Amino acid sequence: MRLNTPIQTVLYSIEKAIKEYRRFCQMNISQEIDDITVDQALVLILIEKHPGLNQKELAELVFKDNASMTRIIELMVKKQYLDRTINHNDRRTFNLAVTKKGNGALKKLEPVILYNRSKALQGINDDEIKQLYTTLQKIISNCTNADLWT
Amino acid sequence: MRLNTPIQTVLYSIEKAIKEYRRFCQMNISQEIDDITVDQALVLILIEKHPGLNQKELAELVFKDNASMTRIIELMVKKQYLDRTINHNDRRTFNLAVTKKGNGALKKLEPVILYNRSKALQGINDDEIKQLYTTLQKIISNCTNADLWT
DNA sequence: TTTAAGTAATTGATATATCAATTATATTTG
DNA sequence: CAAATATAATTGATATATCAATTACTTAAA
Repeated sequence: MRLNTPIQTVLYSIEKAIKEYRRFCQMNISQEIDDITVDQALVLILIEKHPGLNQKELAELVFKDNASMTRIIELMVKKQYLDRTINHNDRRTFNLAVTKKGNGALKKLEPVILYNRSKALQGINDDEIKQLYTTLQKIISNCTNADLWT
Repeated sequence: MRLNTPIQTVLYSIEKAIKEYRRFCQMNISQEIDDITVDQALVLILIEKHPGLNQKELAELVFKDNASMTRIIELMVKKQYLDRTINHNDRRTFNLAVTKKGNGALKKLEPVILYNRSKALQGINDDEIKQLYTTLQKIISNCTNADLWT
C-alpha cells in the first residue's frame, strides 16, 4: 500500500490546529457563559457587526449550510440571545437582532475572544502569519476549483 | 466594540481550508464508494496500517473522542467493512480487523486519497509546506498548553 | 488478596454537518 | 398577467462532536 497514514500529512496538522483552537475557545467561553457555543458566539458577533444579514448570508460567513444555521438560530432565539422578526421587504427572510441579553453576552465575550485569538497566535510574527494565510488560500483555491476525481 | 469579526483573522482561514478540503475529499470518495465518509476512510486506513490499535488509540489519532469512535466503528461493522472481536488479553478492548469488503474499499480509496492530497497541495513547494507545518505546530502548542482564561 | 483506583468502551442527551425534499415567497419570462 | 424558474428557510434522516454517567474489566495498594 503506497498510502501514508493521514497523520503523516500537513493536512492533518491543519485539522489538529483548528480542533485544538476550537476546544480552547470553548473552554474559555464556557468559563464566562455556560450556555453558548463557539459557533453561537460567532453568529452573535456577526449579527451585531452586520445587522441586516439574513440566515443564508450568515451561513456562508461561518461555513455552515442553511439547515445548520436555521437550527443554531432557533436555539439562540429560544435562549433569548436573538430576536427574529419577519422582513416585510422579502418575506422569505427574517430580521435578526441581538437582544439585551445578547448584548450582555457580547460584553462578556469580547475580552475572552481577544484573549483566545492572541493566545493562539502568540510567538508567531507578522510575516509568518502572512505566509500562513497565503498558503492556506492556495489550499482553499486548490480544493474549490479542483476538477472531479473520476 | 473592539472586536474584529471572525472573518478578519487567519484562524478563520484555517477553518475554511480544512472544511474545503474535507468537502473536496468527500466528493471524490463518494464517487468511488457511496456509503463511506472521510472519517470512516481514515479509520479503515489506520486499522489496516496498524493492526492492534484499539478504539481509544484510533480516536486519538483522528482527533475524536471515544464516544464518536464507538459509533463510527459500530457503523463500519454494520456495513461489514470491519470485524470486531473480543481481545482476550484485555477484555475491555476489541480486536479490530479490516474485512474482505474493507480491503476492496481500500483498494478503490487509495488512488483517490493520493489524488486528494496532491491536488490540495498543488503549487505549494516543500519549504512552504515545512513553514506551514511549523506555524501550525506553534498554534497547536499555544492552545494545548495555554492557561485558563479566568 | 480483597479493596481501591484506573481504564476502555458504551450510552444518553444535546449540538452541529450534510443531503434531499418541501414550503413559501420572489423574480423572470413568454 | 400567468407560468416557469429561482431563492430563503425549514424539516427529516443520518453522521459526527461533546459531555457526563455508567459498565466491565484491570492494575495498584493496603
